[in-house]
Amino acid sequence: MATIYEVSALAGVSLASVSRVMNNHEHVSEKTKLKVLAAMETLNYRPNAIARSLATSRSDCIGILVSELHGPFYGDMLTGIESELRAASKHAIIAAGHSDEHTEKDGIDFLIDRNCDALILLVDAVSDEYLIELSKGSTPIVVVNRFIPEIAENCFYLDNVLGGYLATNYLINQGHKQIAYISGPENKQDSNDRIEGHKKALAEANISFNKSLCFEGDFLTTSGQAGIHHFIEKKVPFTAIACANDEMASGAIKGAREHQLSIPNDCSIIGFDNIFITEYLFPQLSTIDYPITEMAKMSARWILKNVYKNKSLTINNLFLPSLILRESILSNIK
Amino acid sequence: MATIYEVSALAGVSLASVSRVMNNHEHVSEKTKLKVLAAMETLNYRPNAIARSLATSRSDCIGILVSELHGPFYGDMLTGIESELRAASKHAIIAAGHSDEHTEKDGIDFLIDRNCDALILLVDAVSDEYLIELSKGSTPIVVVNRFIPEIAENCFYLDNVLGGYLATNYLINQGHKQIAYISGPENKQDSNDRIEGHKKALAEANISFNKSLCFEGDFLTTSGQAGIHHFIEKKVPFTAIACANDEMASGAIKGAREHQLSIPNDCSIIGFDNIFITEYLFPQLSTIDYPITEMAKMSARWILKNVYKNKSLTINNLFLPSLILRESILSNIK
DNA sequence: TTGTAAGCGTTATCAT
DNA sequence: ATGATAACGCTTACAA
Repeated sequence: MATIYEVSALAGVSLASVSRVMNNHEHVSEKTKLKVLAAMETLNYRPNAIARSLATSRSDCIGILVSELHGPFYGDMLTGIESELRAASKHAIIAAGHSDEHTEKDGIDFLIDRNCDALILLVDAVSDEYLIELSKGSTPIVVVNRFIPEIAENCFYLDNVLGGYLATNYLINQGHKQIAYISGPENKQDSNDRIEGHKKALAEANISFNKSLCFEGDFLTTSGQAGIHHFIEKKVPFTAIACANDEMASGAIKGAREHQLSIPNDCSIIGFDNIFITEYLFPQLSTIDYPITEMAKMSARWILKNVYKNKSLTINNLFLPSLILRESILSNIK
Repeated sequence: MATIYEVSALAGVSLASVSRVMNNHEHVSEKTKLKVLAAMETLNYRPNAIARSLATSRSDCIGILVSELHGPFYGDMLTGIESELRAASKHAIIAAGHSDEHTEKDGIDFLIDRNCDALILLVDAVSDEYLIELSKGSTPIVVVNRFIPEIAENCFYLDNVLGGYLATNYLINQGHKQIAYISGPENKQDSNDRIEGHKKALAEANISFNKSLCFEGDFLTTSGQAGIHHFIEKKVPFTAIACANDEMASGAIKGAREHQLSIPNDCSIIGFDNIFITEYLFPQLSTIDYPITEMAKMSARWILKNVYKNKSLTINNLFLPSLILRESILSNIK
């Protein structure tokens, strides 16, 4: 690999001049610029990103930390961010946090140590306090799918309460009164927000929340399956099920089939997130749309604006869920 | 951030000594080691990875380039690699190539410029020659889901021909003779291998390959849907469809439903890859298992062995597909 | 406009 | 066993 020294020697100018043309500095004569460019060309010169980063403590890279590297949610997230950054000629460095506090902190340190210019974080094991403290450091951060009042401007999040409300409210409007709920894990904020929306819709319709119609899942398909088994076994009557995400809804549909329950005839069902497969399930799953790609792009845009000073961008932090109607819900109005 | 200078000053030793204890060199007295460790502790010292990388031209990072950051195939791949590397305390730097030659090369350059110790590449736009040339460079590379004879040892791949054969052969054994095929794009090696296996099974059973029973898809669900529409429109009779991947099979199932075709009663169907959702489709999709996670882990293991000198690891390059039977195939034996 | 030279924070080669 | 000191390849005052 050719270095800047060789370029400067070949071009017959100083290191500084080479550096200047590399970085498009003004005040370089056309003549030296051409000489340098030519030398770079013939030497097939590629600047050493590490050396540059050491000298500037910048990197033109954005660090991204997600819980998992697989799954439709994280996949769409990553793709959204990467496409936005690539369009701005920035690179993404991606790492996984696995919803484990130590791993998440480790990943954040790794990204910071790589001199990332900013971080996009999808984390759920580290505390709010940790993130607040982190945001005071020299590496700007942005938090996705989580709201922390103290750093609200750096948060991008969905109105999960509204989403939960929308789902159950629609079921109620279709005449359902006995609505089972398969929730996400209790230790996750979005879980809790979604079920809060569910309860709100129930309350509004004067339907009391029945704890035995509630099953705590883990956002994975298998727990959706387990949920419906549970309800059937316990012989609690229900005409509809709201699930805190589409994966669990998929599991619930499968579980229903195992019990000869026909969906939506015997039981209506609604999911949450609107992941890709919802259209390919049978019946096609009604759900709540989570504009994850948009949110992902927006988080990247914040960095483009605030770190790379692209002032023209406009930012918004809150995203709204919306109802997507497909085949999995039947009216229960007599 | 504290630097090595401050540590050395506080500990009352030279830079070199600090560096030595950081890197667990032998020939450091217990006394200085303790002094240094204490100083590091109180200063909350974290070595600067960039400076270290500049000095050593290593990074303890492995670069990974995948076509896309979303989708079950790539997701599982990434997760497999990352888990294997993490267990060895190595970090992954992930980038996307988008099946575009320029973007892939750009991503590779990016990873090399980051001083990655090795690269794991899932690319399909760059040529074999390019990769062969690349493998002669100073950054070791490994290629996944692709076989290049000249660098066979660095390739990890599935026997796609066998997979294609297994699928169609099973259909034939079930009495199917009119078997439609929805292929992947013609410019991809795995597409071509899979259809080759399909043809082989046909030939073995003395069934001539009928071009009008073949539809070229693009590995996305929509093209599976388009495929079955195409066959029905053209009024070519068929009792089974083999698809070159599960996504297209999902689309085909959906398309069949739109035409009031009941699966598997009116038409059997088989996919390829055994992605997660196959179990949640209706009917559950029979398919060919692609041990993608295993392969991903193996590619990481090659690097652990050959780059980081963990000699005890054993490597194998070829992976075998296997038949997964679920609900989407019905016997057609009268 | 151009060049000199001092960093950036490590590692690694020599001496001692 | 320890300490100077020269790399590593680039950026950036500061001078000229």
